[in-house]
Amino acid sequence: MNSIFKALNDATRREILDLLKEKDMAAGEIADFFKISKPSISHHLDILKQADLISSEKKGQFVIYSINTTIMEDVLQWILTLKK
Amino acid sequence: MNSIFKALNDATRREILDLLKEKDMAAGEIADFFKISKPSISHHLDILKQADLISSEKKGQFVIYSINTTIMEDVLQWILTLKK
DNA sequence: ATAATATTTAGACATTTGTCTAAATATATA
DNA sequence: TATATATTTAGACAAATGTCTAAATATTAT
Repeated sequence: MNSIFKALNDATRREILDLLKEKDMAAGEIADFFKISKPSISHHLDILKQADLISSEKKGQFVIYSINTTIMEDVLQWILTLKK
Repeated sequence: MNSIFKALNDATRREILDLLKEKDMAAGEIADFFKISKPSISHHLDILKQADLISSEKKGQFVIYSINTTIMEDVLQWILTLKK
C-alpha cells in the first residue's frame, strides 16, 4: 500500500499511467511525451513497477510497458471504506 | 490533486484518516494513538488540512478535527478512469 | 566486427520530507 | 493574576526524492 501511494505521489508518474491507459508503449516512446531526461523517466517507470502498477516485457531492443489496473483495487477499497 | 496524493503518501496520515473516519477528535487525542511527538502530528494534520481531507474547529482550548470525504471523490474518479 | 539505437545503471546534487526539541500562543482554572 | 493544559510555530537535521550527465548493457543493422 505504501509503495502504491508513493508511486502515485508524482504528477509525471500519474501522467505515465494516463498514457499507458490508452495503449502499451516502449520506454522511449513514453519519454518523448515529457521534457525530462530518459534516465529520469526510466527511474519513474521503475517506481511504478515496484508498486506493481505497470509491468514490462522486452521486445527486441525495446522494453514495452503496460498498465496493471488490478492493483488499483486496493487503493479503491481503502478510499471506499473511508467514505464509510 | 497533487496535494491530495502528497497527503495520502504517508502511513501516519492515512492512519489519522482511519481514526477520524470513526469520530471527530481533538489534536491531542489523535496524537495519543502514535509514538511520534505532538508537533509532528500537528504537522501531519496541517498537510491533511492543506489537501482539504480534514477540517478543524476550535472548541475552547481544544482543536477538533473532522474528516472530509467529499474530497476523496476526485481521487476515486481518477482511479476509475484508469480502470477504463 | 563496427556502428547505431534503446534502455538502464551509477553517481552527484539540490530540494523536499518527517522528525525532533524549545519556545510561543491560546484557553481554562485556582 | 498566576499556573496548568492544549496546540502550533520555529528552527535544526538526517533521510528520501527527482533530476541530471556520463557510462554501461543489450539488441539491430551495415
